[in-house]
Order: sequence, then C-alpha cells, then structure tokens
Amino acid sequence: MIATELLEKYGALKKSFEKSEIIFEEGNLPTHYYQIISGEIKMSNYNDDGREFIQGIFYKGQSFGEPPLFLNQKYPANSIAVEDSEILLLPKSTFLKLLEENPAISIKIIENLAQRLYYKSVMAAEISTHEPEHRVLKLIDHGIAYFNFKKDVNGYLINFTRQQIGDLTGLRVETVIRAIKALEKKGELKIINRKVYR
Amino acid sequence: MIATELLEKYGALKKSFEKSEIIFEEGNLPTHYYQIISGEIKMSNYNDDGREFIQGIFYKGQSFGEPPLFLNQKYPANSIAVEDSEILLLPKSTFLKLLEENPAISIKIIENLAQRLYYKSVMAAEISTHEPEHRVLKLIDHGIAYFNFKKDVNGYLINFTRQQIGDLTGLRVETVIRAIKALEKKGELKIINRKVYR
DNA sequence: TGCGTTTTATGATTAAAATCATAAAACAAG
DNA sequence: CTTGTTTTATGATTTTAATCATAAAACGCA
Repeated sequence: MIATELLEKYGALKKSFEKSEIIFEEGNLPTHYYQIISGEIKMSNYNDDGREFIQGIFYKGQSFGEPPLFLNQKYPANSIAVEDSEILLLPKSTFLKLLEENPAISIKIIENLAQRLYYKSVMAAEISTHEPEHRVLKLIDHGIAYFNFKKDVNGYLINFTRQQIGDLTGLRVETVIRAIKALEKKGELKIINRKVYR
Repeated sequence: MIATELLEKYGALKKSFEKSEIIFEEGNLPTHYYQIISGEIKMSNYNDDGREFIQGIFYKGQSFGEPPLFLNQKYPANSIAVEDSEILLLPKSTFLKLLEENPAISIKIIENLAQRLYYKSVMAAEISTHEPEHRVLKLIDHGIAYFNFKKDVNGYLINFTRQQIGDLTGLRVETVIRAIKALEKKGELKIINRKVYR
C-alpha cells in the first residue's frame, strides 16, 4: 500500500465503481495502478462454460493488477467490484516515475508481491493434491491471517459465501457445503445460523 | 537475475549441489538469496501420501525462494537439485543491504516476482477449471515462452517427463500420457519416439 | 554389456467430486 | 409487506480422472 498523499501528489485520481462494475478485463493491456480506498474487489477468470475461478479478493488499502503492469502483458483475469468501491488510479507512466523517485516504495511493492506469491503457492499445492475439506480449511486459515475476518465471541467470522469459497478453491458449492458440515462435525469449525466461525 | 559480479562484490559464495540434494526444506526459515549459476532446481510440495506438486522449475541465471525471505515466513515448499548444480548464496542481511544500495535491482526483483505471479495465476485457473488436455497444453505453451525449451525441425522439444507435467498440473502420469496422446491425435502436438514436440 | 531403474504405455475398475434436481431459508429491493 | 433473488441445504445419479495392475521400452551406470 502506497500512502494516499504520495499517490495524489503524482496525480492519482479517485474513481467510483458500483457493485458488479468491471474495472478491467482479461486480455486487455494494463494502463493504471489501482489502489482501493473503500469497498471490495475480486479478480477472477471464467472458463468456457462460465465457471469462475477467483484469483483473489482485495480490500481497503490494497492494490491489485500490478503484475501485468510491470511486464507489459495482458491481464490474465477480470477485475470487478464486489460492492460499491472507490479506487485511486495512477497512470502507468506516472506510477513508474513514482517508483523510480521513491526507492522505498519498491520494497513495499516487493513485499506485497511476495505475499501474494506465497498465497498462490500454498493454494496451488492445496488445490492440486488435497481433498475438499483440507482445501477449505486451508483457505479459511489463510483468510484469518490475511483477509479482514473479524473475531467475536464465537471465533473468527468467515465472511465468504460457500460459493466464494468454492470459486477460490476450485470446488463446487455443494461440495463446499458438505465439506463445511463435515468439518463442523469434526469440531474444526462452528456453524451458527449458517455463518461459519473458526 | 542479479549480475554475478555484483553478488560477489557483496560476498556471495558459490556452492555445489549434487543431483537430488536438498537446498532448503518446507517449514524452515530463509537465510539466503539463491541464484543458479548452472544446473536445474525444482521447488515442490509433498502431501501426506507423498504425492508431489511442483511449484516451479528454475534454470541458469534464475533466482528462487525469495518470497519468504522478504516476509520472514517459513518456506512453503522444498527445493531440490534436479541435476548437479552450482548456486550463488548471499546471506539475507547482505542481500537486503545490496537491495537498499542498488535501487535498480529492486525493479528487477519486482519484474521477476510479477512474472512468477503471472504464471501462478494462469496455472491456478487452469488447474481449477479446465480438463486435463487443456491444462497440459497451457503448461506446454507457457513452457515454450518461459522455460528453456529448444526449437528444432520438429518444433519445440518439451523436455519434461510425463510425470513432471503431471506434478506441475496436478494430474497423474497416466492421465497426462492419455491427454498427450489425445492432443497428438488432434494435431496439437507431435510425439516423435516418445518425445513431445509443439 | 548386463541389470536395475525410470519412463512410457494400456486396459479394467473404482472412488470421489461434479452434476442434476429440488427446496427451504434468508436477504434485498421496490 | 411482497416478491424476486441469492444462499444454504440434501439426496440421487453420473462422469471423470484416479487407482490398480501389468509390461515393454529406454536409460544410466557399474
């Protein structure tokens, strides 16, 4: 995350996106650096039958879509507002100038990319070699550490729908629902009026 | 890739690893920056039944294992020499000093991490939502662009074993063998005495 | 050059998750 | 409040890739 003031000093502009509005699409070339002021953004792919795979979900203060910006490659996924959101946009050329002139920011970017690579490594291994219950639990535990799950008396509230968990783990809703039930029976998590706690 | 001279200026040491020798293990804390002088390294995970998932394969000039180094996190995977290899090792603290004192290197690191994140994004979507043939072909096409596949009269020689393709795509050998046969029948690739060309 | 290991190969069977069908509960919007 | 949509839920069935079994070809190396 880059300080808002610094981004604005370089001319970043705030833009509002309504729920379900597309921010950029797979196959397009990147033009801006994006940093969320408020709201929630998801990046995802759709296969030929319309089945979705969610690459990641991003919240306030987080940036997204940088890799293709650094590589001059097309976006490998779509990005869409999950709820009404405000985003700071900085054109590519100015963003690169900002980086050059502020070396400390580079370290921030590196740490951020490293974090995302770490998540992808863990989840890739999960999706490839583990059963549904294991995958779901791993995603939940990662979420507790890195998504903004809130803790209350029942534990951490996992504020993802079963469908989202499925799209993040490569499983179908029904499989996720069954896995969560099984995990509850094993005492790994709690279901309190349909909400999942851990 | 960081220039060898620069790494050596900061005290990097060359170390040899024999085929099958472990470089670092999952769960350990990172201590060094690693850059390959010669040979081939793979990073992979093993699940409880010993099933492998290959995170990536790295060759001459490439670095590996940086993300946990920047995050002070444990390695999420093992790294092992696929063949006899020589690697330059630079201790973490010196490496961070090198970065601070050479801002241009940060950009290189960013581009490298961005590239790897890009690969992981593409493969994650593949593994989650596509059939075996599609996955195998995607991996092969990525390999042509980013691994060191050589082109000859028959096309690009895909110098991965069926097992490796399976471990990179989350498929079993038999499934890979059948997928490759089917892809040959469809004319997507060639099999010339057991070797795959595209 | 012989022998153990790895790689490719193929057919039969099984298991696991996807798919299909259906519905109740909860939520959101007018 | 009512109504349409989303989310959670469950049971039955199907499909697909994994598993199991077996073997030939190729390779590595002593």
